[in-house]
Amino acid sequence: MTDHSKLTRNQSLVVSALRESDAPLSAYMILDRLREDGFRAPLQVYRALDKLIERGLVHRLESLNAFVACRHDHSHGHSHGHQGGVVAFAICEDCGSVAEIDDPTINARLMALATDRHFKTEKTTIEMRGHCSACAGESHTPQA
Amino acid sequence: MTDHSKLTRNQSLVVSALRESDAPLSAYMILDRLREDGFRAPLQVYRALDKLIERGLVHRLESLNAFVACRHDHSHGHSHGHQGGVVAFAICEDCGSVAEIDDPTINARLMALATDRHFKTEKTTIEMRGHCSACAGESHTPQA
DNA sequence: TTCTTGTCGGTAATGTTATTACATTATTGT
DNA sequence: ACAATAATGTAATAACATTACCGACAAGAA
Ligand SMILES: [Zn+2]
Ligand SMILES: [Zn+2]
Ligand SMILES: [Zn+2]
Ligand SMILES: [Zn+2]
Repeated sequence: MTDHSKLTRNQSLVVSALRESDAPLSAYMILDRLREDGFRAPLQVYRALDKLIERGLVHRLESLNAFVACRHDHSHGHSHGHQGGVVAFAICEDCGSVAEIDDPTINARLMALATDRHFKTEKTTIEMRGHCSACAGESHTPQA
Repeated sequence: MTDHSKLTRNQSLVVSALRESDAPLSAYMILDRLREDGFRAPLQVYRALDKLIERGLVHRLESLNAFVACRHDHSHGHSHGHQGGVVAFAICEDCGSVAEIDDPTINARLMALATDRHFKTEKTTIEMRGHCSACAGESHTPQA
């Protein structure tokens, strides 16, 4: 069912920039990284991002105003992960790593809660901010 | 445990503006509504919002870049609702109404998922965007 | 082919959201 | 009074996002 047509040049450049980054990028960071490739204006980035998000290749992190490449398999045209319907993100404040968590339980519970209230959900955002396993052990006392 | 000292003038004005609104307000909308009360600059709003959020009197809606007054009871110093630890918001795209949903199940599940990954959660955002019961029945056919 | 339609792209300007920097005033504790 | 802390005022700037307008190009219909 997924639209399987090829990405445009701008879309490829943007998704590549995100894939090569180990942390989320803001639209303007992406723009800066693509200057050499001919990008001049924010709109070039935002237009590409819109399409990529539409296809599920990129996620927007609302609490960061930034974007990440989806880590799920998109190689074959259909079923690009996210079975649960909602994805939760665990975002590390220290290193910027982002984990995608696909959990049917939470999805089901949210759907139930929405149904109870006769709320028709179009889109759900779940973002946990904190410290990943790699960073959690470090010395976080402000003064060394 | 809650700090029970009085709100400052600016903080009172900001929280009142939010309470009087039936939809979330952006910082700049709040600023506009408080011009007559002497507000001149965004920072006055943001500083008050920071304190109000710290106290749990106001919530920030990340997917909207806007703010709402908390609907829970804050009249007595302690225990200002939000027992579940996380609050989910159901935000109507049509009328702007915001419902706060306090659900221990989701909180527990998210904590479990975080623990599994040794992720130390500091703050969690859950926002459902959609249509509330009042608006869901309306004619949503674009042309009418 | 020619015409239309739709998608994509380039550019500029503008709109919206949030912060930094610095000076001042009010409050609180001693 | 004095020092320390919190709150405020103002200006400037940074960061994020959209609108408007125009041109290029491909696909499909006449
Ligand atoms: Zn994904
Ligand atoms: Zn980390
Ligand atoms: Zn609340
Ligand atoms: Zn509604």
